[in-house]
Amino acid sequence: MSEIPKAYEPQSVETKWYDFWLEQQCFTADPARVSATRPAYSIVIPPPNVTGVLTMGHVLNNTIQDILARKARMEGKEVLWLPGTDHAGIATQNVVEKTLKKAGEIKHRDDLGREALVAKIWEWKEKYGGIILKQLRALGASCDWTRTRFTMDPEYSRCVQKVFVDLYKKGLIYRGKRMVNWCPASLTALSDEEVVMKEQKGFMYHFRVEVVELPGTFLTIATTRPETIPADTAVAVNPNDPRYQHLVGKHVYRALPLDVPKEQRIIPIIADEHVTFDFGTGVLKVTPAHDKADYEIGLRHKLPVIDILTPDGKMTAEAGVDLAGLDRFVARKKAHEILEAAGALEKAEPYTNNVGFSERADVPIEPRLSEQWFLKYPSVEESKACVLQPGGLTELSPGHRPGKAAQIGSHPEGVPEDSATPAGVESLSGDQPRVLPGAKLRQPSGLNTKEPSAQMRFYPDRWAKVYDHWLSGIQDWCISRQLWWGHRIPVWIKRIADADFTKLGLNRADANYFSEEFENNPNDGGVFLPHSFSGTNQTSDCHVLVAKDGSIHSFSRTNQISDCHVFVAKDGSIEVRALTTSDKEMAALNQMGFTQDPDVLDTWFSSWLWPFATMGWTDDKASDAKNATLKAFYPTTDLVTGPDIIFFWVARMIMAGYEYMGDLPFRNVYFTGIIRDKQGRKMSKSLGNSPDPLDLIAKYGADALRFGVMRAAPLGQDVLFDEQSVELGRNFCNKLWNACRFRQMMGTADSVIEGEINPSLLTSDDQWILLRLDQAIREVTQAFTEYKFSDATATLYRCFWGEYCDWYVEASKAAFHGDNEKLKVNKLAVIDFVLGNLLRLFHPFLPFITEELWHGMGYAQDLPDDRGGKTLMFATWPKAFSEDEKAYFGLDETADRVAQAKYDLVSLGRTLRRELKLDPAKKLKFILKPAGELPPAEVEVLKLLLNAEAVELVAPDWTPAKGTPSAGNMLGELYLPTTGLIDFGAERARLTKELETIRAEIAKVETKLANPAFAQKVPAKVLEEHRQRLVDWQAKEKQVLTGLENLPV
RNA sequence: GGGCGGUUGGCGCAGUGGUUAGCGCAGCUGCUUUACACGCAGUUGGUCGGGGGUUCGAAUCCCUCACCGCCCA
Repeated sequence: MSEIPKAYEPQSVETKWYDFWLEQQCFTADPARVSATRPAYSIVIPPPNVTGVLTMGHVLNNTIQDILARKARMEGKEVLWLPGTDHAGIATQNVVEKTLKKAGEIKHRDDLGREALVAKIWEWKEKYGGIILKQLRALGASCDWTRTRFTMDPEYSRCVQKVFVDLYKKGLIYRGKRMVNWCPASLTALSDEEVVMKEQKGFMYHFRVEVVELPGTFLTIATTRPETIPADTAVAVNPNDPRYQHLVGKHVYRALPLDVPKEQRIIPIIADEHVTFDFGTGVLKVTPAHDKADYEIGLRHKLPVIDILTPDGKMTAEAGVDLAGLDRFVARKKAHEILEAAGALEKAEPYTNNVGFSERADVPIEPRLSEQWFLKYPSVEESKACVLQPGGLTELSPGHRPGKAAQIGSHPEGVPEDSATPAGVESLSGDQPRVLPGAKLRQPSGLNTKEPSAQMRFYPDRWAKVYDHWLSGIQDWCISRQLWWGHRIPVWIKRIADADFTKLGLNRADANYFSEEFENNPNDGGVFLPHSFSGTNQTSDCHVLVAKDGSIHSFSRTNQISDCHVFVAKDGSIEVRALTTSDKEMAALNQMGFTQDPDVLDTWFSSWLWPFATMGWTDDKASDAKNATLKAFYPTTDLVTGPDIIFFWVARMIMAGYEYMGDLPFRNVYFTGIIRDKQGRKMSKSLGNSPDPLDLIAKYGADALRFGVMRAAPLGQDVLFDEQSVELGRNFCNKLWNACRFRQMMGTADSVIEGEINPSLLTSDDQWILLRLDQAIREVTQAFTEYKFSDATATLYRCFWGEYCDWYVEASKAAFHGDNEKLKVNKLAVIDFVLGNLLRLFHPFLPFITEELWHGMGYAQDLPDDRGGKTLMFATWPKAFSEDEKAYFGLDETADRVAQAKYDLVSLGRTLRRELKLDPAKKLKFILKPAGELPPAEVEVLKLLLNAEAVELVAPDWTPAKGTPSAGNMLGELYLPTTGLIDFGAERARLTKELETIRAEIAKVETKLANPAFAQKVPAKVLEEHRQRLVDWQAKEKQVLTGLENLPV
């Protein structure tokens, strides 16, 4: 390192060390190394979208993960940071479809067909997918790349299928017709997460309807969607609304469609709490088929459902001849015209409201009744109980029992058989599908051999409340998507003719029984309730023997098809539903004329298994028990993610963790803020306000970006990002670089690295910096336990720059310029000690530059390979001094105070000089009258820091010449003898102002002390502090007065 | 409508009952002082959103209002 460049050049350094770490397999986790003395530490990456590229949000999130992982390695833990991507069903399919359309290869996906399109998507994925993982390397991410996973990997897909089949068998998955977010462009159901709210300008239409029982009486209704009037099946008012109370129970004539006779358009006026008095006119049109809230009202009042929209958003015949066939937005205008022409329209005023848009297709979504697969969430109670609520209380909402998790742990085999209701099922509300008759009691299917970790913490903990609240009112999860890219639902269906019915050994009575069940289901509308049966009674182990020609012969206990359920539809036809995860069975089913359900599963249905499916979980007890990775690294330690997916991902992972591993998936969840620009706007592609992190890395270096982002990101708060933060990071790296360069320059004379610090040679400066370092180690370590990374960077910044560089290094120059060789060598030892510790403290934040300096400074020498010899990554995390060590080095308050007073005196001297407007280039002579003993070495330091020609010591009885400016503190009085014409005005003004402040403070303290209530009630310690404060202020007052007196008139 | 978060010098943030409310950035004034101008030294800015209360003492605790943001309905 003899010819170190003046400025740090990150590019070559970064690639060099990243390659080195990879070559040396520093990121590779080995479960075999885990032991009592080497605990495991693990994080699974929140899998980015496979089509994604690195954004500032990823930088924030992954830097935090890397910092945690690197810190854990330095603490001697076996670290697994598991990377990967998710297949992002709709996003990826859209990207590829668009690409193909743009290239003119297809006009519509049907041109290719399912298999060919999926093949194209795979092709695309292999070529372009997962770019983001490569980009993470530039950031320094220390992921175990050998374990990179993708949610559509064959093993992973098998996990998804198994979980589906398992939950189905438990009676938690059913097919039903429910309200979903429907995308009329992509023709699929969407999760709430894929719907973005956008402000949209439209109109609020006020129209009149006549009350049937009171001819000539009209009600005015306000709506933004007049085209849905033909689907209204009631109008609702608030039961407490005096304006309308008397009308409840009467009826109105629906305004549309006009081609239907009036008598057929009569709908009831109902009372419902949901209606707000002052929204619109207080009268709500209820459209159960096309509005979520209205659907709920419809259920409460048993209203009929009229669907007037086709899947692609066009009006059906039921909307009436005027509207039929029109696009929904064209129909809106048309409905407006019709109402106006009929004289029913009162007004149409401009109105802005929030409308849900399909994130990918960018069209307004339709709340729509649609037949989909739904999941009743498993392990809800455990998931609720495990998250520690703010203030440490677990109890928050009624109905949940703390300690449930521990209870389950006490039964390693799962819930005891005699338990009255199986956990995870008992919370089913009455109107939901019941447990399959004969379904097995819930047993966690995974390892479940260790004690579950009772509690999970959220950082910041307020998110725990949000989590709990959501979990208290969850609705069933719509898990099917009408897409081609994703995990296809592992259900095969065959409808069989009535003639075959008897071959099943069933009779009509059975059919009626099941039909009745079906009729009673409040979700009526085509739901097939899951029921299975065998020849004798209902059991989940129903097996159907199907002949090669597809006809069904009889039940049997052969294993030809593992899970098969028979449904009787409303029309009496029979549906045989088979579920399997076996390739062989799938082939057999296909041969027998079964067809697989065309839908794929919601991407979250695969990512909720991420913490264990990525670790090779199979749901096979024997093989999972032998899985060393799962055993060592599950549950994971930390999860770092955004609060926006707390429901979609975090909560579901917790449920899956309990359901399949019998334990929570992670112990701590850190929720990052959202990255915004400096105006506070969310960073987005469309705004163009998001810098490309790779550009920033190229310009400033990865360390600079990491440090800048971490410094700007306090826990629990959004991050206002500004390129200036990165610039600051760059400056910081450069400072670190040059501080080390200075050390090298001072050391080359002897080229001796004397490792040992000799306590007898320590000066107050040495002791001071060792104490400051000690403090920094404590603070940074503490910040880590609270996940306060910006606090940690603030401490590092202060300690390294404000304390080490600004004061210690400057002071040390006095020794290096002197001729005491022993003192110099000892100072080098202190410097090496401090820098060595600082580099280690910095490493998680600045992995590249610290590794370069670690080796360049020779700190890696003489260390064992696994303790920092090979790489700083495995050097031990710094420890604060013990009391013995402090005593050994003489680190006490006195040493600290002397140095502090010295630096304070230097500041006073510098200010004095500055205020007197003395030539800054000229070296001046200072006179010091010390208050006590002051060793020559200390005086040398004062001289250097004051940039003085000399600091002359004088005896206590020395008096300055009249008019000598001075300043002082506990260390002594400092005089600045001046010659020539000098402007004392500024200094006089400054001291006068200071005197004012001091006297005000004295008055304040005196008043306080004079208050009898104060002296009586305050703790003795506080009283003593105040008395001391008064003494200190009075001393200061005296000093300032002396200074003023010394100024010439 | 319900819930959560925020409001501290020009900007971004610390600071959960006890010194003169801190820090960084920006600003201002100087300085090519042989580690660093990606730097050094000095320095100007705040009655802590408004009001009320509790207390010997409030940025900090309570009530209330206002404004901003997010989530849920």
